[in-house]
Amino acid sequence: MPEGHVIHRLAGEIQQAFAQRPVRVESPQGRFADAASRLDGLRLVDAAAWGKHLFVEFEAEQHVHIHLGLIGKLRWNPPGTPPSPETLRLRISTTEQALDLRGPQTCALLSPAEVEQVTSRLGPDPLRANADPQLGWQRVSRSERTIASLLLDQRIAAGVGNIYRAEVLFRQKLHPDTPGRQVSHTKWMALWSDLAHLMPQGVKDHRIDTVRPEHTPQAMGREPRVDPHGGEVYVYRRAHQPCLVCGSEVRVRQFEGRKLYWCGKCQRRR
DNA sequence: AGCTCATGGCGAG
DNA sequence: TCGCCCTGAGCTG
Repeated sequence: MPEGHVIHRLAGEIQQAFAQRPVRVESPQGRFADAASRLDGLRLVDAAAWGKHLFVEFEAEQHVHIHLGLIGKLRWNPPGTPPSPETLRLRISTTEQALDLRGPQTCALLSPAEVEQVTSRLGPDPLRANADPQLGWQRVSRSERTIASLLLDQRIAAGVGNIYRAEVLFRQKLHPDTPGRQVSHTKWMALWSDLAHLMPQGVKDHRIDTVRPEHTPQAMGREPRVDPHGGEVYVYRRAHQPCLVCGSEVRVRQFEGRKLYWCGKCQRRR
């Protein structure tokens, strides 16, 4: 469900709601019960995101590592009786609000050393201060893999998912099949800068908008996009619809188990 | 009611 | 490359 912007947004909301306050911690479903009972009543110290990974720190350097995967969800609810407790892995709450975790790929209690093990496998995150795009470039420039494949590799740019991949490749007019080693340093830096521009916007707006002002519905005289994910995008989930720039049909194909969207005309093979 | 698909990522072969 | 994990929204009947 989430790309990095959602996780960073949540980290900020958790800080806002809970940081330095004692919280209730429960696992109504039972699958995180042992850890929950250990944390219950402790002070929540901080929350931080790295790519799609969320770390919630409690007293005594205890970190809850959460990764939502494709279908996991973190939602704010009023305190009180939790809805459908049989799927509620984790609830963190005060008398004011509750944060409910369902269907995560990962929910585990980690030591600082274990947190380090997780983050050491992640590349630079465009949403983190001082992220170094050269660390991604080192892998990209040496790789025979396509840029489409590389952009979803979390060691290269942590937090990028299927939407940002499709959109940033479109915006930079880069064909998804371009091998990494054929991407110039200049082009890589343009991709990175664009992500570093789009993703904070996504955190702020709580949706992914990638369409430039001159191509927006208002400017083009078309209806705003009605999409469950919200956000105006060029190609993601727009298969067989006209490209917002050139009018040719947006393409889609299955690639490494995911859907890949692109415009065959705007994104020329090089 | 049942089916399919989804903003991920892992491990088996 | 495929199957699998986990949940729930949006269809189809």
